[in-house]
Amino acid sequence: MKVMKLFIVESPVKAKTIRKFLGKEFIVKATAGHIRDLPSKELGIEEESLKAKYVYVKGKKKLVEDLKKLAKKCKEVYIGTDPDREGETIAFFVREEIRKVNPNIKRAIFFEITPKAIKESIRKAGDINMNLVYAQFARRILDRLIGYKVSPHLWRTFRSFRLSAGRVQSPALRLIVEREMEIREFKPKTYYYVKAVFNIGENKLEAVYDYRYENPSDAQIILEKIKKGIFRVSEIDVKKEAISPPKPFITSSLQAEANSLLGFSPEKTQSIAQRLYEEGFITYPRTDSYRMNEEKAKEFIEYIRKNYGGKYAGKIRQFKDAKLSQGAHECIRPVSLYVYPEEKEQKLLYDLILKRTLASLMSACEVERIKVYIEVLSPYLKESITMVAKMVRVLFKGWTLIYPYDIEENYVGNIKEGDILKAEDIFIDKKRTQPPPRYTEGSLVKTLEKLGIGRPSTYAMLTGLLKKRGYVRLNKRSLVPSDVAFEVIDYLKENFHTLMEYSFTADMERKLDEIEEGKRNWKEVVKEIKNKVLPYD
DNA sequence: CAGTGAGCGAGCTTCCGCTTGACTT
Repeated sequence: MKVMKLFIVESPVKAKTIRKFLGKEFIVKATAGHIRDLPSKELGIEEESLKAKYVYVKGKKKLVEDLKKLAKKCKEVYIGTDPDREGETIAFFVREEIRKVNPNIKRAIFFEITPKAIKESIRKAGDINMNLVYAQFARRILDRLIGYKVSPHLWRTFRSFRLSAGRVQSPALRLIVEREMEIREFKPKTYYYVKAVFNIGENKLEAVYDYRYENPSDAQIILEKIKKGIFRVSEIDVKKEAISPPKPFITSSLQAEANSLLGFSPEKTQSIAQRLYEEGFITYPRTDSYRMNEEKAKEFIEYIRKNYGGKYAGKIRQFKDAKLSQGAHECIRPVSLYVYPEEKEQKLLYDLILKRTLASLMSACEVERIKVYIEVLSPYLKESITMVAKMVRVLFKGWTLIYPYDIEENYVGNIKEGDILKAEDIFIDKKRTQPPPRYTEGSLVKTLEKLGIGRPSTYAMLTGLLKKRGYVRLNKRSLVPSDVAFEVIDYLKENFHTLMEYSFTADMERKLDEIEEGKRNWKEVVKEIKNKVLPYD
């Protein structure tokens, strides 16, 4: 009589946790990602029929054999891989293997790893959703067709192996190259303007006459006239502004913030985050969902109330996910407020995650933006001139109490309409217009995420790939494209312009959605997109 | 007889996304 039950998940860390929740009759195992995939050394797709050849992923053959042996001994098998397109496909391939030895297989779905959610997933376990699997087939096969059919064009054209093109890497490279072109074409302009420093009691207030002169001599003429004037406050404009707290971290924003605040590369951030996750300090680090467990959010808000005061505690709220989010996991947040990592870099990253999580649940920062218009009264001036001073006053810090946010407070005191100001100094200042900045690894990831290009599990690997191909190098923290990159992008734009549209992934994603909803046949979608991207094939 | 060149075939490169631990540098 068989009594044992088998529960299969993707991540070994999750398996360990779930093992604790389920009783002794459960064996919990992990697939560690995909078990079957297209072969890497050949296309693996029969193009007319779109029949694909799937082989075992390296090292997974033995794992599958082990799972089968266990399944044979068990009464029931539950497949609890992630609740998204990739997870459903892993479940599909696992079922294909296991049903040869045990047909009693069910698909269990859960969105958080709590005893309650896991047990419920078992009670409600059902069938595999083939529409999700079909959407994954379409995604996988299109990526393969694009990558393996476009890349050889580059080898031939540039007589250089190892060059590559792909749905993600090529638009990403285009961003970097086009930014570089903007920088090269940028002609800096120097301009001159009149600046004054006024004494307000003990403090100083800077005001400018915002007319940009190309010639310092023109500025000099107006400066002399202004110097002889008197300065009267003609209008004060006060605007209150609430600066909302940031959303909690997801993979892309964590990589971007750790890059700019801690100087960590996305790769480094991911590997530290993975350790924090495995050691139980944070939630799953590869996610595109802002969802936060409600119990935890309440606990965090209570913590804010106790430690910073009730005024700083925000409301419990859920942030909306991006349209393309697959929503399988929570945001990246501490698991508990009462454990802390020891290791130095883990501590730095954990601290950032902790602060960001708390900040996301705090009250808004309130500021006053005050514009002071100062009329220059001078008989030497034909037309009246108005100088402007901008003041910022922080009324309430809110979430900026604990999370870094650039805000320069320069409130110098009360100023009233009609006040006559005393100028301490009036002079000509100059500024140069600045070219746009190069992408950093962090800002690139953020831009890609906005465009819906790439996924949390691959962001960190992207610049590594572009470097390996000789497309970019890292200077300080900026991404600099090579000459080859310019030529390749030119060529791809000329010959594969559909692929090079920044909206390509989002357009494709909409069609994959239709497959998921059962509205379209996956093979039709693949053929349609393939014909657009590879028209001469 | 040494050097040249045409012709042929073998071997190799490439994608994106899911997940670790077992490798080497």
